[in-house]
Amino acid sequence: MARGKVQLRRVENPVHRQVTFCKRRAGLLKKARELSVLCDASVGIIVFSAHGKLYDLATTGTMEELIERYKAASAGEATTDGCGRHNRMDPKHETTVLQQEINLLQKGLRYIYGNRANEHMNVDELNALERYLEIWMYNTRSAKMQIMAQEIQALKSKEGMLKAANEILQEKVFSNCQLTLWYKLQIVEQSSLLDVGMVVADQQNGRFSTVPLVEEVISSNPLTVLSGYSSCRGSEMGYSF
Amino acid sequence: MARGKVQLRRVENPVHRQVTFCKRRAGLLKKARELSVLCDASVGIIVFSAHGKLYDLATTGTMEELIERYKAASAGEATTDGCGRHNRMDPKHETTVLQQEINLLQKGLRYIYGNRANEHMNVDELNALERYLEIWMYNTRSAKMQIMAQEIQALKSKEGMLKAANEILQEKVFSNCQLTLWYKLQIVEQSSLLDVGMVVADQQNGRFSTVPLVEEVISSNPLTVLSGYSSCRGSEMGYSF
DNA sequence: AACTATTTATAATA
DNA sequence: TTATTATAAATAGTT
Repeated sequence: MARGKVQLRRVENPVHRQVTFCKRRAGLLKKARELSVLCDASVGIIVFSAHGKLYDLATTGTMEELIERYKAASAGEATTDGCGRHNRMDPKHETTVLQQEINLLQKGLRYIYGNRANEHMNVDELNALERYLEIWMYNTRSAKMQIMAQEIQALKSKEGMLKAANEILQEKVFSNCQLTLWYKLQIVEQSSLLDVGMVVADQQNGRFSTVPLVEEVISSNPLTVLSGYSSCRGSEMGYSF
Repeated sequence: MARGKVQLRRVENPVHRQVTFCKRRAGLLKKARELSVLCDASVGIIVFSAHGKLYDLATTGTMEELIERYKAASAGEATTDGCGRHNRMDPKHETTVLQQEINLLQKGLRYIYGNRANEHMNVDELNALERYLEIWMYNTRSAKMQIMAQEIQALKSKEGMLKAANEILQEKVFSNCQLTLWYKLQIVEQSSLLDVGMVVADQQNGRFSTVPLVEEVISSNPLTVLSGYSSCRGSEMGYSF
């Protein structure tokens, strides 16, 4: 409407697009208010920016009231003249569709990361990708967390074992001091050696590999890790974060 | 907007009002479609004429979808944080919760980015945001990683200490066996007891608190953790991931 | 955020 | 409702 005819397609320049969005959004809401006042109508407008930010307007009452009225009116319309109002989508199917969308976005992401030439993703898609990124990072890190937790457990049990061994050995040493020479000798040559030998054997058998998997997890390609994604979240895998 | 300036109040002539309603309604919907296409936005419009007749428009998907999204968005805006994980309920609710999560994430992103003027962002900037997100999540998790790493280190040194003590004790015991009765007694009563006592003392002084901080980190709100961000990455903190 | 040359919307009219 | 047209309003490009 000014200094150049506008093409009815997405404004490619992001700066221009944002400016246009602000201006036209304001214009749209103004028009809605005018229509409402001039013609005694009720107008509700919902606008989601590409960033997902919500802008709304209800010229009479609240948006909720308008929505209720809308539902009543559209439902009545569907029953009375049976024109092409689509069926109420069942929620189950809705989530399935949502999941499919995510899958598509994942594919798109993989493509983008593959060759950066593709910039056909809009902001909504990128937002979905961010979410996906979160899950992906979670997958990588929770694997490490599990491994570290295992290592901690292993070390703790090892610690307990060594403590027990230590106690036994200390007992031996102290008891050696307290007993008479002959009695100590008896102990040492009979039971003590066997006990100690057992403890040592336990200690050595109990040696843990130091979990080299950590490095593998780190170096693995995110996208390949990604493919195993199945809508799981931290709280469902024992570790919540 | 033509042939006479318009007053911003109800058109009294019913015929004129009806004509104006038709024209302006068409204009409003056209503007909405343009906004949607030009700026990559989702627009929903509900219009009730003075006689109660419904006119609507949803530029993306269906009006029902837009309404659901609206409810999720406005609900997410009302509650400052939606920390509580909801149990798996009906899928309908699940999609709402999902949308709220996305909104929360976006809110967090806006927060990170320092409320940039007009929140205009091009793809490059969004990529930067993704990196921010990555770092943000990293900060939360690396805190836990550090704590776990500390715990591992502590346990390892504890292990080393216990091993050393064990070795010394074993030496004592074995040497007791190999020496003559008198010689063994000398050792035990003179040096051994002192050594063992030291080792034991070390072991007890070296007792580590079991790092309860892990739970705190887990339960803390991501956004609050966020504020402490200081451009550090995994590789700079000893753990690379 | 302001300015303006233009385009677009629309009020009056038929 | 639709068409015409003079004019008001909106806004794209620019600063």
